[in-house]
Amino acid sequence: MVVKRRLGTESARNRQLLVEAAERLMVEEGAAAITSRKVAEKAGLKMQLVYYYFHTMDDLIVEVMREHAAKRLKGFVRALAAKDPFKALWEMNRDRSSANFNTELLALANQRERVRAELVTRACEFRALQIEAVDRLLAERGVDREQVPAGAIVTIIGALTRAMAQDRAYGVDDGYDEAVALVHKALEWLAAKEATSQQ
Amino acid sequence: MVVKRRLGTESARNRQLLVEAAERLMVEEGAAAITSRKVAEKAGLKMQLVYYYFHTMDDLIVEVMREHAAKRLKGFVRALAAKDPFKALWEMNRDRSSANFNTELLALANQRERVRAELVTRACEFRALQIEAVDRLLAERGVDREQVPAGAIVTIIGALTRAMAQDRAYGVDDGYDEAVALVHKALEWLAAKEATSQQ
DNA sequence: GTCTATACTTCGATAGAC
DNA sequence: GTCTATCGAAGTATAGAC
Repeated sequence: MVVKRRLGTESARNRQLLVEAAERLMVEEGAAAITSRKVAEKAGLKMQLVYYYFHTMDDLIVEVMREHAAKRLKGFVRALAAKDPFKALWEMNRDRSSANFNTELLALANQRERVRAELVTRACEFRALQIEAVDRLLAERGVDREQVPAGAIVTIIGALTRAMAQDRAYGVDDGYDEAVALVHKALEWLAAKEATSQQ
Repeated sequence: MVVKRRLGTESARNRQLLVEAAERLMVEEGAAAITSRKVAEKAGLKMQLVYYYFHTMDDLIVEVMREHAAKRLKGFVRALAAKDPFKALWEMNRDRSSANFNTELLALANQRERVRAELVTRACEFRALQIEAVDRLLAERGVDREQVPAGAIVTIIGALTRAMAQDRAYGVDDGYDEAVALVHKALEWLAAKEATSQQ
């Protein structure tokens, strides 16, 4: 396992085709559909090329995760620059294909140790970024972050959007409008309470 | 596919062994580990017996889901009878193995139509029960259910517990204590606000 | 009800020619 | 870099003897 004989070539055209095919399979048919044969077929290539560019299927999947995380990060930066960053963050988090992607990753992570490790790394990294950004937003709006910590908001929004995306994937989205309305209301009231209690 | 020739026997000892083995595999090794060979091995039986008691693997899995749902329902009724039903509901929802079980089901549902159908049926059924129960609890406490609808609370608690269980499964539980504290605080304030605004 | 034996499929991965 | 050819493991499912 340690010594690998075959070549892996970086930044070649076919390699990129394979990664993109795998990413599409993940969203469209689920992680279970990412097999060497299906990925190659979707990319219009021969199955053996998968093993030319990646030593194992794990390597392919980890690469897909990296590229997906990079895209997500760009979207995050864009959201922060929007007029209403909270809304933009919310919308971004509830993006369907991205959330679907994450659901599949959760399943994969239960079977593949390397996927689990990569998932944890990316999740913590992204979470830290989100907390930092939300904390700054709260400070700008004069909210007491001891009463309403950024970590809590990020966690609640993340949980709601993730659960909603999962439920929608099999055709259920009851309750989320109500829940979101309640969260908004609660955040407003909390902010107002803090504002008045400081005066 | 429609006509099935072989026999399936109800309520036999080995059948129950197989269902229990499958359920343990689901929690311990993930849904992907539920194969005819592994289930039989875990049950100490021959692989072919799986196909004697269940026409297909889908049938086995659906049976596992049914028995799991039945257990869950019993736990729910028990939680409602507790001194602090809200807390009991929360604790029940965050039960690890049950939540883990659900995470695996989500993945399976993306691949197997019958699992998806069964999952939706059980989820809606359970959700309706929870809403009914929470609504009654809110009424007893004099909370205005127009401002704080039971559906929203059930959704938020469900999303938080599900996300927390998923994250914990791969070793992350940052933020949930904060989030839960904020939810508790928000619920209290909402209730208080309603109480005063009614007077 | 349970066993032996087996058909068929798909998977990950590799060897070696070109 | 890409192809033909191939292995061995594991999966679902069935036939038929006992």
